Amino acid sequence: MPKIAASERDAFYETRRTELAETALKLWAEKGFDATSVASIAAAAGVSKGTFYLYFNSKQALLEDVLRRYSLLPNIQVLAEDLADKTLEEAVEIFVNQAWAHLRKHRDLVLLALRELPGHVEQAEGAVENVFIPGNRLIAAYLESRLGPERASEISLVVAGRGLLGMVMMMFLSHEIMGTGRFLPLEEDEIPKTITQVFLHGVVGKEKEVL
Amino acid sequence: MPKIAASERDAFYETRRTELAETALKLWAEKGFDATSVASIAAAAGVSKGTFYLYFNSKQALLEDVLRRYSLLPNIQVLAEDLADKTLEEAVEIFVNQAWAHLRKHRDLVLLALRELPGHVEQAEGAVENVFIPGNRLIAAYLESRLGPERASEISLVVAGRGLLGMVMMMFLSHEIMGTGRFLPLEEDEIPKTITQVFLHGVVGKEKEVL
DNA sequence: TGATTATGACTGACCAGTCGGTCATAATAA
DNA sequence: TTATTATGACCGACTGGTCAGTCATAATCA
Repeated sequence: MPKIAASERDAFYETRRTELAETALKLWAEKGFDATSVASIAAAAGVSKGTFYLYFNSKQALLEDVLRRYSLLPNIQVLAEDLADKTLEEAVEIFVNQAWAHLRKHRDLVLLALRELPGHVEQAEGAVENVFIPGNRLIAAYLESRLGPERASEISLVVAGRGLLGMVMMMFLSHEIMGTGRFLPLEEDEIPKTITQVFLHGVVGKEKEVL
Repeated sequence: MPKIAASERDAFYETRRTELAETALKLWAEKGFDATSVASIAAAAGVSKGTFYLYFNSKQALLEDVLRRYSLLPNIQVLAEDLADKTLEEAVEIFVNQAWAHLRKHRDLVLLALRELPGHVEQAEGAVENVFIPGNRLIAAYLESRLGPERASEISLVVAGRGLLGMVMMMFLSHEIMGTGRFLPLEEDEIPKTITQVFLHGVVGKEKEVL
């Protein structure tokens, strides 16, 4: 159905590439990379297998494009700047909320990455190097700037920051696998709030003594 | 090379099944289920493909056997009993240490489950129903017994417990993917200790005020 | 010898990637 | 306006190869 005047060709090309990438991402998140054939991706996007290969050189190339296309790094950078003038309480809550929302928004990508990265060393290295480590560094540095070096020498703020991400991640995963309601009768925005509380003051809380 | 006196047949049969299951688990954790052929599993276990099918009806049946064989549930039950007479500090530290050690010990199974469970709804349901939820319940109940119902009404102890597991999980994953040394110059047993501290008292710590 | 266990060649299904050919549309010519 | 030519998006049959699972035969037992 292309009504393409010469100048619009590239735009159309990009549109179709995007369609294919989005379709692939959805299918891969459902069934995994290996179990999803190129033919089924093409069919789901409404084109033939031959046409698919006009837009991507290989299935592997499509995977690389998808992972690059939807990288999460930019958001981390932007987020960091927003936290500068906030109190620690606010900052952590904002961060957790953003991370939570982000994971849910990029659900398919996260699930895909979780499943496929261990088997694709190249991309895994890239993801760790470009997203995970810088993000972790940012959090740790921020925490140290607020808590001071003495606290940083008592507990590793890198571990703490990574743990924070772990809490959010686990809530996301159980949310994805089990749905909200099941065994967690909680308003959805209570989840980031609880994580924030625990991360800042622990389960024991501010006043209480350890039993 | 079987030198089997009639009575020992079954024992030998089980031994070989176990060999195959262990070999498969190792290979699957490395390369994934789809990317590991039955022939390569058989070869790595020192038998032919035909022999493999004397011990398992299908590749899928082997996967189910592996996931059943190495289920993590029993350990959770045992662990819970050990914590009864400990202080909260001790209990959490023990739990985190055990969970950490457990993940590392069953590394291959955990990595396999992470990759393959999303695509095997049946087993995934089982894992969630039989391992994850009971474990989460146990932790939450334990926490409430120590912290009292008031604290439980302030923050969700189910979320807190799940978050604790998330912290351990994330440390395990980054440890697996990136190795210990890289960007985390820390004695290995510092990790559970830090997680325990953060979980109990937060990054802010006991005395400090929020900045 | 007769029974059990092991083998690897074989089969059919499937898949990534290729390629010759079609056709609707755009550009040009008359 | 109408006829002719050029373009490139699209298709799907085809190729080379892999893999799960089978089975007739061979090896090894008792």
